Amino acid sequence: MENKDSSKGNFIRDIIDKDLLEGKNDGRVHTRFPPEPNGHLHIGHAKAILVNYSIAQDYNGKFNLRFDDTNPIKEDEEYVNAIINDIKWLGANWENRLFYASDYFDEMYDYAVQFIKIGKAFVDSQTAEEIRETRGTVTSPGVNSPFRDRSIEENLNLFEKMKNGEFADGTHVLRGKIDMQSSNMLMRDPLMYRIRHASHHRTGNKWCIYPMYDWAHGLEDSLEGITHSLCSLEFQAHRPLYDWFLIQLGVHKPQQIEFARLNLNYTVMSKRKLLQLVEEHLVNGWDDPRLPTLSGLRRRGFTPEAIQNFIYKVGVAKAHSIVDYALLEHSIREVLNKQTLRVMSVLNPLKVVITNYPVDQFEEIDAINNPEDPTAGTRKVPFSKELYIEREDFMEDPPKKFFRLAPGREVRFRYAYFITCNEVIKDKNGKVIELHCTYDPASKGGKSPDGRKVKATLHWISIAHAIDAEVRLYDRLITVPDTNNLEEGKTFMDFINPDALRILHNCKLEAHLAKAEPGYRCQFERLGYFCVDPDSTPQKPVFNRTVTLRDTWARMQKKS
RNA sequence: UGGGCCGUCGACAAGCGGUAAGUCACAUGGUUUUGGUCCAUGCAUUCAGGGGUUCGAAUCCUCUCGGCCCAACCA
Repeated sequence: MENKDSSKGNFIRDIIDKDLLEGKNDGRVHTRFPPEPNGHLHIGHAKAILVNYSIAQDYNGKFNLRFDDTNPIKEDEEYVNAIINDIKWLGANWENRLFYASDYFDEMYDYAVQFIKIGKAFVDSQTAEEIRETRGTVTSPGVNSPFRDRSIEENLNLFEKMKNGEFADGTHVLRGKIDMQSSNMLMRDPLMYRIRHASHHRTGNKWCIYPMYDWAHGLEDSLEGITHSLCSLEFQAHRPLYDWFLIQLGVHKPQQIEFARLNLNYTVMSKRKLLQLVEEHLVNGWDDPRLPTLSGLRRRGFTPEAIQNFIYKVGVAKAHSIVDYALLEHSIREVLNKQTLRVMSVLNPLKVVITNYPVDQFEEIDAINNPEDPTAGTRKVPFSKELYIEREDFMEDPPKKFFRLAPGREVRFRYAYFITCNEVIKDKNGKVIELHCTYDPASKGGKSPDGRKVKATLHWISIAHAIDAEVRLYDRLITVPDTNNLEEGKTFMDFINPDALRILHNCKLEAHLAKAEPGYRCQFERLGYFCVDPDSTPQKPVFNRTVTLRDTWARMQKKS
């Protein structure tokens, strides 16, 4: 992980430093990531995972993965496998500490019985509507349930019958007995158990009552010996309740600390929106490279290291924020620039004929694999009379700052020769279909023996030696920065970028790329970083563009 | 509106009473056989606003303004 430097301050580390100084928890640090297996992980989860994990690591502590599977009707095994897979890939290591809330159902039940016995919980037989109505509002107090003063014996008896399946869903709940007047809504006799005759993906039909979040979560943390329970801001109001339950029980009480979740502009992160995109087939599944899901980013070509670096750069604080997508792009370019081999690929081919080059001649040109890494060596690239260049690299009537090929202009073909454009061939419609050029044999290797300068170096590929490929170009999913702040009557669906995916066929690649395995990453010189998609085969290679290179020329064009 | 939390450069974010770090973005210049990379420089006299305490305040007190969260038998 970039920057083992744990000196980068954040308020959570300050708290932990202080705890350690005071000798709390016998000097232990133990964190956890507790996803509910009801959806797929996205870059926002990566923050939660990585702050918990990196803190455990930096303090020589432990990190647990725990599935918070307390609601069987929303959860599924499919999600647990996907989540495990994503977290492993991300690089967080829970060693042998993979747990499930459902592992603790027996203990939670026993604690609940104990809770009833100390008079802190009661069985409420009001309907859901009655409970809602008597809870009051944020500005007005609630009123006590008529069942609040049931005897301990009656509560014990009823709760056991709840467990034994003698009641229908919704007929009874177990509630903590706190204060219906509390200014904190969560303290108004919170629900601890509800009846749910539903099969659980791990416990099957053993249970028909399931614990609610507030009762379950603190106990899970406590049972696992978690010291610092790091979660997102929306749980701040839950903390008094989290503490209250554990204090009544007299068990180990971890410290809950909340931080702001990650938001990224020009995309969507909510479970609901992601699900809608997938279900309405606006994207091709959870691993669609347009999505900010971990599986999508992986398929797009992101590396775990880039995501780790990104999360590190984002930092941890309590202020709500929306991070600029450009920071994510920078993070992936930074690692790919160092690691990735360069290759010359032409996405949008324009034929070039070198008129003074012998018809059946070809030569092997030496090309550098990675200028950032001398140990990456060189390779041979075939050069011949007929080549392709990028259509965008030629303009018949170029504007002032256009340095590339134009009639009468000389440029360098990278690693090969200086080339001059002499003639432009067009079809009946006036579309340029071919360029006739000449080369300067003295400029072999792309050098100019006479000190002649050219303003551009173009990539190219020999027609006879190139392979065809499909290339998928990606752009931002959403056209506006923040879908949580839209004008009246609009939803995020109104701002989906139709050009977020552009598929190019007949792209021309260096032949050795046919053998590249899915997941292989490289740089197409001057175009960006690309990786081989799982759809790819040696007969029909498919590449995804992870991210473009920074492009000063494109920016200049956009401005004017 | 009751309660809780938050407001430091365009975006993140350090800062913890001693005179505004860093990163991204942006701009300019240099290097360059990728208009990439790299290098250099610039980019908050000011910390939501007002008042107060202090020799000294982004940091402490106070009021005001703005934003977010809480009224699922979700997590």
